[in-house]
Amino acid sequence: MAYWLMKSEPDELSIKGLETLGEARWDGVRNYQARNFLRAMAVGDQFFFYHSSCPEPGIAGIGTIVEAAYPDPTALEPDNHYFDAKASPEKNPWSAINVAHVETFPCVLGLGYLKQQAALAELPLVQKGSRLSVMPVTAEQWAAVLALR
DNA sequence: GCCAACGTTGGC
DNA sequence: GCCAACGTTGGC
Repeated sequence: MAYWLMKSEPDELSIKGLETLGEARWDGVRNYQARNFLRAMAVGDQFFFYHSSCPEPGIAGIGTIVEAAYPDPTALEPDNHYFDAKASPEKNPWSAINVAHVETFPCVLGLGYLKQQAALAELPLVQKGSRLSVMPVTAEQWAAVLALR
């Protein structure tokens, strides 16, 4: 089993929203590096749910992958925010996965707090200029974050 | 709203 | 293949 971190704007989907839904499609990833990580995910993998572009950016909980990567339908919907004119049913470069809620942390682990953790120094999330929205997390980093809950 | 940093586009 | 211009991300 592998560990990941994925960013979501809480206005679109928050950890509470996922908790309410139980399961959700994770779509709209439009970056090749992030997409490649999506495709590397296996059912049963777990991920930290990070809230971005919001008043309190940080890790808000844990989710798990319940369906591995498949073509992202939002790329084919003209009215969708994530529509991609270059995608077609035959050739859709983008991927989506299905996820389920696992745990909502009592408090959000803020970005500033995460940056103070020596054990997380190698995590792309805390590195200057990093905009990657889907990234791998090592077992050591995973344990270090769990200890902060 | 600002702006640093990054990714993508497109002319050459 | 280079690189300038542009668009996007995302914290503050």
